Amino acid sequence: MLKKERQAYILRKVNLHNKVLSVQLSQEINVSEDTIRRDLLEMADEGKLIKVHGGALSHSFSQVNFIKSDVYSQENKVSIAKKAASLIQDGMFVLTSGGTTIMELAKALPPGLKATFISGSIPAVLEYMNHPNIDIILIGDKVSKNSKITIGSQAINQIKRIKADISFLGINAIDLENGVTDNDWDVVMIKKAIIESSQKVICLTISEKMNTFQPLHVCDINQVDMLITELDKDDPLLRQYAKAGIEIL
Amino acid sequence: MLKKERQAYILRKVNLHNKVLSVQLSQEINVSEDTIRRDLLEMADEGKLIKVHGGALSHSFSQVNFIKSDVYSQENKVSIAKKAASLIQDGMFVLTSGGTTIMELAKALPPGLKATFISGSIPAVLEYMNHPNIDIILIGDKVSKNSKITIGSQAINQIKRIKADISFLGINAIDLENGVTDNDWDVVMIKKAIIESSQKVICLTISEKMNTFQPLHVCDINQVDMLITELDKDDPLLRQYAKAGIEIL
DNA sequence: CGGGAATTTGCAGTTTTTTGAATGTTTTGG
DNA sequence: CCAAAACATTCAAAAAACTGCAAATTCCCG
Repeated sequence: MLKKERQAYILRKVNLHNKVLSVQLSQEINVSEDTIRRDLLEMADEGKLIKVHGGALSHSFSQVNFIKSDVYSQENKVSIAKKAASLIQDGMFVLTSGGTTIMELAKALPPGLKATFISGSIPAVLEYMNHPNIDIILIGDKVSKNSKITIGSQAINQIKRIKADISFLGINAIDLENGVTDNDWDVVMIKKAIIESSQKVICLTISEKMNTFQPLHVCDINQVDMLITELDKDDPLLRQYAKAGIEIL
Repeated sequence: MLKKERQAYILRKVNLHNKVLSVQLSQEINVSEDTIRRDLLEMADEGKLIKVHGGALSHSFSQVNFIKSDVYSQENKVSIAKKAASLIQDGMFVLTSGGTTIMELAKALPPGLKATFISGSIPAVLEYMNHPNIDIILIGDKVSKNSKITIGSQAINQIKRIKADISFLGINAIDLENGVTDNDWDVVMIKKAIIESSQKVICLTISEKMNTFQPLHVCDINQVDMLITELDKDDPLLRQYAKAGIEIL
C-alpha cells in the first residue's frame, strides 16, 4: 500500500468516524505503529486532522473553541438545512428523525411556516418549540440516551399510525449497493417506520458520508425519493445517485 | 476512549447542562474519579470551565445564572426537591408532571439511583437524561408550547396503561375545600391521569401556593397521599392538611 | 539502464504520558 | 464537632511517543 493511499484511507476514516486509534490502524493496514504515527503527525501538520495521544480526531470533533475548523461541517449542514427547509409548505405533516443535521433544519425553518412536525427526537422538539406557528407531535416511548430519541415498539406503532406528507432522515451512511445504512439497531427500526409512514422520503447527509456503509440496513436506494447534500446539484459525486432515480437537491 | 475525546465529551456536557458531577462522569465514562478530576483541573487551567468541589460548572452558569431572578423561591424548590428525592428507591417506577419544582427534583436525584421515570415533560426528560442509571419513558402526543409537556388523549391513554409506584405533581394551587386546582385544561387532564395511574400521589409546592385555588379541579384533597413544601413538618400552616389525612414531609 | 541520493519503513532503547491505586488532608453538611 | 465525601500527593504499571539508526524502497539524473 502506498503512503498516499494509506493517508487517504486514514483521512476518510477520521472524517467518517471522527476518531482513529493508532493501534487499530496499524493492525488494519498492517504497518507498524510508528508509520501510522508519522502519517498522523504529517497530516496534522497539514491541518487535515488533530493528533492526540493514542490516535487522532477530526476537526469537527474538536471543540467549539476552534470555531474555524468546526465551521466547515457546520456550514455544510446549514446549507443542507436551507435546501431541505425550502421543501416544506404550509399545512404539511412532516416526520423527522434525530441527529445534528436535523437540528440545523429545525433552526432553519422560516418563522412564518405553519406546519405540523412529528418527531421522537428530544433536542429537535425543543428546537421546534421555538417556532410560533408550528404544531408538534412528540413520539413517546423509551428514551435512548445515546441518540436522544425515543425508541421501541410503542414509538414504532405511533409512527405507523401516521401518514406524513414528507419525512427528513439524517443519515450516517449511503452507497449505491447497500442503500442507507446505520449502526444502531433501535434507531434503524425507527427510521424504517418513518420511511414506511411517509409519502416522500428525503435523506440529508454531508458528502463525506456518501459512498460509505455501516453494518445495519435501513432501506434500499430506491426507497429514497430525494438526497440533499451540501454539494452542487451536478457534482460528479451525485451523478450516479441521480441515475439510480433519486432526485438531487 | 481517548483522553481528548473524553474531555470533549465533558465539555459538551458542561456547556449543555451548566454543571457536571465527578462521580457521575466517572460512572458514565467508566474511568476513575481521579481521572475525571485531573481532566476537570486541566480544562479549568485552560479556562474552559470552572472547577468546583464535586464537579465543575460552565462559565455561563457562574455569570448569567447567578444573577438570575428569584434565588429565594429557587432555594425553596431545591429544599422541596431534596425531600422528594429521598422518597424514591431503586427499582421504582416514577411518574412525574412538569413544572419548575419537578425540574429541581430531576436535578436533585442521587446519581446512584436506578429507577424508571415516566414523564411527558420535555425539560424534565432532558434533565433525567443526565442521570446515568435512570431509564426514561417519554409520553408522546401533541406538545403544549406553554407548559412544555405533551397533552391530549393519546398521552392520557399511555399514562393510563401504566401502574407507577409513585408520582410527583408540581401543583399550582391547593386548599382544603377545593383540593388541588389548576388553570390549564389539558394539563389538568394529564394530571388526573397521573393520579389515577399511581399508587402514591405526592404533591410538591412552595408554601405560597397553599390555601389558594384556581378554576379547574384536579383532584380532591383525599386523593393526595403526601404533601411536600419547603416548610418544616410541624409548621402551623400544614397542620390542617395533616388533619385531613395527608402525610407531610 | 544503473548507481547514488532521498524517502520510507521498522526496530530497539529511552522518555513521556496516562491512568488507577494508596495515602493522608481538606471540605462539606448536618 | 463528626463522619462522609472530595481533594491533593505520590507511586507504579502500562501505553504511547520520541530518538537514532539501519534496511528497504523509490526517485532522479546522467
